[in-house]
Amino acid sequence: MAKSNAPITEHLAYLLAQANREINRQLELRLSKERVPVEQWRILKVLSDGDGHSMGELADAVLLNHPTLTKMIDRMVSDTLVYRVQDPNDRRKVLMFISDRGKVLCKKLNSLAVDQEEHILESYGDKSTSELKRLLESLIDSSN
Amino acid sequence: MAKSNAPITEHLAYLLAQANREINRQLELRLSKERVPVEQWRILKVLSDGDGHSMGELADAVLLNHPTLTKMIDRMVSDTLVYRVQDPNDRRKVLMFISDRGKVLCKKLNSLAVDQEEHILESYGDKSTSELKRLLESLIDSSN
DNA sequence: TTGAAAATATTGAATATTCAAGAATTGAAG
DNA sequence: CTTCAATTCTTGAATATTCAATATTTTCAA
Repeated sequence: MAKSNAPITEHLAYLLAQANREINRQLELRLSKERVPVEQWRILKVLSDGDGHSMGELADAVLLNHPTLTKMIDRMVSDTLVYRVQDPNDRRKVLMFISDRGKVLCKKLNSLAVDQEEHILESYGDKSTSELKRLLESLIDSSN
Repeated sequence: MAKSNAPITEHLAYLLAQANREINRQLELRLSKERVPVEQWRILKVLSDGDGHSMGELADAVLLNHPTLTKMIDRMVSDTLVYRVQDPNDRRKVLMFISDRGKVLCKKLNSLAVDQEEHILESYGDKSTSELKRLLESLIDSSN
């Protein structure tokens, strides 16, 4: 049974927040070389399959609230990294696509992100990393 | 070696963000019964040892930037959950203390948080939970 | 001892996020 | 068919967060 007087550092929610903050900070630092926030990298990465993705779908995938995504996409459209197309099958929807410029940037960002993953692999270990990923996936699954 | 064309869902940074978002959302939902944001629960919990904690120390412990913490503490002082005392040994510092009202609230919040931990234990399992905690701690350690 | 650098916390302006409401389109029941 | 509810996205106002600058105190070297 969980104890209500346990220090906060023993709560799963806290450990997740702490780890996330730290890893995210590191990633942020790398991506800042291209002046791109982590969320924009996620967006480019999801769109880099070349398909059109609706805003709702994207919001889920990149872990952003709907209005926040809208405004971030506005900026990215200004920067010509992505563009909007109205969905011909359902005109309530907007389909987002990545531009050529977006693709070029995404490649650079991917390699910065991979740098980080490898840095983690080195200091944290192959085994731990894949085990942690497995456990996180299963936690996420069990939360739906 | 990490692959740069791997889907975003395979990146550790993404899995952490996703899991954190989900677990945090659940916790938020419970704490909303007392209309308290997760960060305020963390603050109360850290202060509930009864000692005075400086703002810098607190900011680290509760995973908030310094100015964000200052403003959140302002609100909590208005709500008489905590109070400030100038550190007599180093007058640059401010020591934060929890009030009696804060303690009462903290108890209620703790039990809401424990509810969640137990819910996770049920659906995710004892073994996985403690293994995940262990791995997260060690990831955090290895990142310093 | 003095004066410059470092540490600590807060403030204000600039940005970003969120909540609630709105506009447009679709679905579906009567 | 028509109308009303549901879906999708955006907008605007209210909040919250962040960055850079400031004020205060301490540290420490000259």
